[in-house]
Amino acid sequence: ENTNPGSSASSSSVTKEGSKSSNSSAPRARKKRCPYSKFQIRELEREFFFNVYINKEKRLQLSRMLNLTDRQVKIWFQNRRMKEKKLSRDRLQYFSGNPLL
Amino acid sequence: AVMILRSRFLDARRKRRNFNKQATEILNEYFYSHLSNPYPSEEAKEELAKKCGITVSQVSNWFGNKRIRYKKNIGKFQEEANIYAAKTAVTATN
DNA sequence: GTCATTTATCATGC
DNA sequence: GCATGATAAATGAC
Repeated sequence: ENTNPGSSASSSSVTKEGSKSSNSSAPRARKKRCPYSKFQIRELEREFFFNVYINKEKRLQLSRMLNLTDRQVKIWFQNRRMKEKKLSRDRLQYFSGNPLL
Repeated sequence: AVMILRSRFLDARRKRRNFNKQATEILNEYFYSHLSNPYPSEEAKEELAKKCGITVSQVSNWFGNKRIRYKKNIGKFQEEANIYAAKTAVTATN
C-alpha cells in the first residue's frame, strides 16, 4: 500500500512530470497529499527517535526503503520536528496551573 | 496520578469539542470584517484566543479551516457573511 | 534550517 | 449525513 504516483515500477531517476516546458504559464498543480502507510510511519518514527535531524546518507537510504523521495523524507522530518515542538508547548500549558482536572 | 493525567492528555488531544456560540461569534466577526485579508497577526490571535477562551493554536486552526472552506464555496457562506456584515455595520454607525 | 500556510484527510458531534 | 475541529503532507517565505 504505497502511494507514489508512477514510481513503483519505473524506479530510478523520476522526472518531474513534464520535463519539457511546453506549457506556457503552467501553474504546475501542487502534489496531492497522500497519507503514508503504517509501515512508512513506523520506520520514519524509528529513525526520528535516534536522530531528530537526519543526514543525507540515511535520508537516501530511508527514501529507497520506503519508496519515497528524499524531499518527502526531508519534509517529513521538518514537519515532525514542528509537531514535537507543539506537543511540548501543549504539555506545558496543560500541566501549568490549570483547571480541567 | 501522573499516569492518569498523561493518558488523559494524550487522548484528549484528538477529542474534538465544538466551540461555544460566543467564541464562534467573535471569530466570525473578525473573519468577515477582515475578509479582504483574513490573516490575524500573532498579537491579534492572542487577543482572540483570550476573548474566546481557547488557545492560539485553536485560533490558527479555525482561521485555516475557515479560509479554505470559505474560498471553496463562497455561496454557502453568503448568508453568514451578510449577517456579520450587517452586524459590524451597525456597530460602526453607533 | 524554522514556521505560517494550504490542502486533503481524519475523527468526532449532532 | 454533513458540519466542525485537529492532524498529516506539501509549499513557500525568510
